Amino acid sequence: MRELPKQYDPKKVESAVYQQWLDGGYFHARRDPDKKPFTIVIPPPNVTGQLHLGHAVDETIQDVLIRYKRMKGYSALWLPGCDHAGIATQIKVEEDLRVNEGLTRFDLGREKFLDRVWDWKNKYGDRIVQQLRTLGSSCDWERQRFTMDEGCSKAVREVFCSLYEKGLIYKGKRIINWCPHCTTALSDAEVEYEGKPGHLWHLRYPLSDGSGEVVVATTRPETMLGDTGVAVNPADERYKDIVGKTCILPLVGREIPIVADEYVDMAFGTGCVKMTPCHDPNDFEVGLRHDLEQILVIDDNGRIINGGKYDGLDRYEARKVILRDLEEQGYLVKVEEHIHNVGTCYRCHSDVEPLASDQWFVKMEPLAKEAIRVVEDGTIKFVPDRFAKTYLNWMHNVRDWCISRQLWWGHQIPAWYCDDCGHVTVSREDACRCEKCGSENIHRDPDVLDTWFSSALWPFSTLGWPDKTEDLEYFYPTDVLVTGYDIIFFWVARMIFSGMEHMKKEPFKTVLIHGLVRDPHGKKMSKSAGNGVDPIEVIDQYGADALRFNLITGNSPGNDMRFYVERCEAMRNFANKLWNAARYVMMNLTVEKNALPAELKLEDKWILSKLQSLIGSVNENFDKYELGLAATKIYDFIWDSFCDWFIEITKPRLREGDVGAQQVLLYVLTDILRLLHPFMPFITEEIYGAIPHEGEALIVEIYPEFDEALSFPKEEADFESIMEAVKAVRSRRAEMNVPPSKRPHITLATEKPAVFEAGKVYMANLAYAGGVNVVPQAPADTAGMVTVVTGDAKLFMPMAELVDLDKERERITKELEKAQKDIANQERKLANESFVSRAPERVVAAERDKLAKAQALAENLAESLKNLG
RNA sequence: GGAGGCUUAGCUCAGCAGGUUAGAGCGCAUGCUUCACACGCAUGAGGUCGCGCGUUCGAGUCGCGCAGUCUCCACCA
Repeated sequence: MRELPKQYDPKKVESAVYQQWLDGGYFHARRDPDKKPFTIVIPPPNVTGQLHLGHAVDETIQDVLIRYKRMKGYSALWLPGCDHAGIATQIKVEEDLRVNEGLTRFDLGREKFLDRVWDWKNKYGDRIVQQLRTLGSSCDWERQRFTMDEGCSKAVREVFCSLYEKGLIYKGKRIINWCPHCTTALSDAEVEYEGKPGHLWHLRYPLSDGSGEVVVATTRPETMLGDTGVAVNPADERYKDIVGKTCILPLVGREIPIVADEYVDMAFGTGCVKMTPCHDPNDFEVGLRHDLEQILVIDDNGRIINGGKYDGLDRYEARKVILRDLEEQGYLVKVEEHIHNVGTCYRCHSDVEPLASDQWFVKMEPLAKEAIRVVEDGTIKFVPDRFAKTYLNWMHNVRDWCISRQLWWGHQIPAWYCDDCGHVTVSREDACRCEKCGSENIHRDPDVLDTWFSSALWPFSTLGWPDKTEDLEYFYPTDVLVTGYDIIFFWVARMIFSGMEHMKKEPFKTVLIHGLVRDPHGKKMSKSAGNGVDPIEVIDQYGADALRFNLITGNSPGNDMRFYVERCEAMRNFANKLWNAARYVMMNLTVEKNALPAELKLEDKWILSKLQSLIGSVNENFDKYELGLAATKIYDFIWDSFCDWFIEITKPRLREGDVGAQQVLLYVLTDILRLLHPFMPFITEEIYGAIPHEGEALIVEIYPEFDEALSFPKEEADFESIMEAVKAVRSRRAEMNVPPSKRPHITLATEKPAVFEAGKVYMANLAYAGGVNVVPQAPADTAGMVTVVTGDAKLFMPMAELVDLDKERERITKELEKAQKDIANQERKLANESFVSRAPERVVAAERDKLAKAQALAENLAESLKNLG
């Protein structure tokens, strides 16, 4: 047996334990036909990213589930991997290039630039994996994947082609969200709206026939260069006469039509809206209906084009100049303050420019149908289920998904354009000639796919799809997907419809949603705010187990949590507590095998019975994904039941060399380690290795199951009567400031003499009794005695001389009043006819019992009062 | 505009299907060098569970309304 240090030092233990697991090959899931599979695919972190607390929560939850299922005998696969993170990674490498070499990606050219990104990936791709290991993640590293590895790329290509062939991918001109800083299109989900103060400018557009004018209101005057019409509501009496006429666009001089369209809100502004089809999604639609001209006036860099003398100006500069000109020429009617929502890029927070552009889209409506069905009919469950509503709401209103990105880092779109006939060839193999005219004069679409396009396939591409692999056969569909609510739309939704479309089977059965980790003030953690906490530093200081336990407890599923380092300290203390409990058990151990003694004492039955209840509810909690509750219950059992009571109680027995006590201690400790292992894997494995055990490692031990044979409700209750008496004596002594050295002889009157006779030794030890005399009835003369009363017993201590009698009288009177109030309450309840007849018998019985106890208590208290004189 | 969350001890939060006396961590107070642990032990103070109405024998828990607060979605030129 190893000598354990007094304080647990996670740093000395964790890496060695992790290595032990790796050496044992325990993380690797085998396709065992005799076992049931349990699969989780990791939400792939950005390959060049660093672990933050959000990951830590996510990984901890997954690891807890995986370890639990592994111990339950499943072939538990946790499949790890990374995401290439198109925009994020490309921006980082470009930044690096700019700072260190003063180059842009265009200076290098596509191929060389991509080499650089791969270098970058290889340099940093390992860091996140190392960090996952530090946390204790039991991933199957032999199956590690990357969204741009060969297999995943093949899957992406297959999906693109198959959707294209089904007509579910199309290329079209639409208003897309354009980030002029990142110079790429963004999907709707990648745009964040921010309410910003702005203005509403009213502009005068004169009618061509000179009969008057219309006044339009706009928040973006610079887009007027691209106006190709003015719209009013067809029901608007004010403008009935001018529909069909034309007006002259100021500064530009273009003659543009006035059209009637339902889209216009009569109550807003002037009821006249300028139409800029190329720079506003609504105007684009109106423009299509009324055949308005499309003029693009802002380019990819946010500068004016097709705007005559304004060409080349930045869009916001142009706004100033145009407004000045409009005002000078008398077209500006008035300016109002106006707060409006501006779309910003989720990456760089530049204002998004809506502009008409050729992009690739996934047609969502047909795909959404199945994705809605499987959630509505419960094939896929969200936990907590309120998130199903969020999901369905989005899916019901989903718009086509813009999947092309004007980046280089990612899966290049497998489409080739024929320079001769214009035909588009979409192909699984790299094309050399046009499939229509055979021309070799073709060029490939330079754009890449949205990063989420490949992550959408993650649950099956990682298992080998599109090949029919054994892994896919065995492990798909996966069981649980664990993620934060912030990426339900980005990722979860897209995996669901992808799984249904390509696998014809849901990608997972349960989506377990957790909240965000915030700082102590409830703010989102971010680099710019400087309030981020590095999980690696926390682990360094408190240990991975403490961090894990902190993150898994003290919050409810789906809710955000605040991160307090103080809580890590508390959890570190807990680990230390367990460490010392184990150390103590080992110090006293002479047996070499974990087996219960033939004969169990009362307290043995009590702790075993408590253990069984714990096991039962922990398993239940696990099945309902209530991990925090399970963890808290284990914590309470270890600290309160096991350490504060059972260890204390068995001390005298150990001193006397009672082997049975050792056996029970070892038995309970072993079950504790098993129960706690998924949450605190390192310390439990380390202790397990130091105590007598038969298995190879704790990680592959069997998780405890409720055992009826070790459940002793009666003994449990009896022992708790004794505990109550002990607590009552302690409490009284503390109130009276009695030093521990005073060990009075206690006379204990009870109707359960057998129980308390057995409890004598505990009283002596835990309640500082000099001796205990159990009697059936209170002594005749109790004058000069302090009385302590519990539900089952009256205890008398000859210590009147140590007590302030007045204070004692006061205290007892107070207690008596409370007892009487309780009696009144109970009596009222029981006098209620409908309660007695309608409430379950068990409840009524409990109430009766309570009344009886309260009456007994009151009686005893009254007597004590009398004795005090 | 639509949807959802939160409101429980000084602070941060639990409270799983309505049923003894509403819990934890931290903090606070008092006393302990008790031979596993001061990262500890014991004891204690502190709560009209946001407000109102309702359902029920019984509501922190279920329903409705209100107030405060946060988030998401849509978006108004």
